[in-house]
Amino acid sequence: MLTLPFEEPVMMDTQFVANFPRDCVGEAKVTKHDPFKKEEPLSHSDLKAMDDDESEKDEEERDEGPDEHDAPRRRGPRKKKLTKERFDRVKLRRMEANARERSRMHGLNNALDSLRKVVPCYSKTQKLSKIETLRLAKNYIWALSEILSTGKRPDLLSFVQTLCKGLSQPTTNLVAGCLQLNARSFIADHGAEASFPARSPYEAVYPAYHDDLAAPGHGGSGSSGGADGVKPFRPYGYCGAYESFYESASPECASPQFDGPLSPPLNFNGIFSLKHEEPGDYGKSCHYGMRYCAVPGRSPISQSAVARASSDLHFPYDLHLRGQFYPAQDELNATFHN
DNA sequence: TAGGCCATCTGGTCCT
DNA sequence: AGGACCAGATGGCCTA
Repeated sequence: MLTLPFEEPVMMDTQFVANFPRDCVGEAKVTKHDPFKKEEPLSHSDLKAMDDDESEKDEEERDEGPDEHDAPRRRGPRKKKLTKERFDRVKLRRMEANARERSRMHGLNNALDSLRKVVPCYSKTQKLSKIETLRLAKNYIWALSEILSTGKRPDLLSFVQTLCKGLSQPTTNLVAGCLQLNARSFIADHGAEASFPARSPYEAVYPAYHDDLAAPGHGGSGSSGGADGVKPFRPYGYCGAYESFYESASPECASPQFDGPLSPPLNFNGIFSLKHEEPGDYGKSCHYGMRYCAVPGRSPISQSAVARASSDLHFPYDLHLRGQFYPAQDELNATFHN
């Protein structure tokens, strides 16, 4: 039983209004593929309008004078009467606001798409989810910071481990596939011995790093996985099994045999090519090594052209980190283009 | 079929 | 007053 007027704050709490079933007011269902049809619902406004109609009566009653035995009357400025033109105006404003909100979200999604293109593992057909994109980007930044601060070239395995921290299993597989590693080879629990540097550069710059964007179970510096099904990772380190080989040859030649669910290199899951870009299909796929070709305004760079182009291929990140400057561009190119 | 992801609508809040 | 931003709710789509 309602003991308070419907517009009492306690009842008209945001939650309450938002929870009010749209069906109750006969709202048409909204489908996302019909962007021009959905403006008609306006159920909440309609509801509000109806509510306002009620409140008009209420106000009319109030105008007649306070009723001693009623609950305390509503305070605050009196509502204007919802005339027809005012209703139309409110409706119009709501529609405009909806359009703006859609536009805003589209902009946000475009930005996310841009981010997807510059993090390792970009596929137009198998897009990373928003949250996975953000997590991967965070890991990527951290991994790059690690490289810059140490000036060392990481072994591929460790690099992938870093990238995949906190990512879901499918995304981990995807990234591993992009980097031509068998996810199992690094997902397997290696005892979680921390060979991480005691203090990562990221921690130095962003002490709260491990709290930000960390998925449940994102074990900061190598802690074991959490409850979200993300398996524990071997901590980041430079003493991986591939390092000796890495010093002498391209890691991709040393990738362990693919025995997992992933297809062999060059064609991950048959969805996109890892190593070959269709000349006229730039943007459809961009393998890990071609990451920087996605920099807007730059033309695609072929794998073979990387070496000669490295001098004018600007690394899109500031290489000057905490007072140190490393000749990291070539190093990074060598690392990422291998 | 449950769960994840997403687009959209909506009202509230803050700021200009 | 109006726009930007945000968070909650809802329903559709897809996949395991």
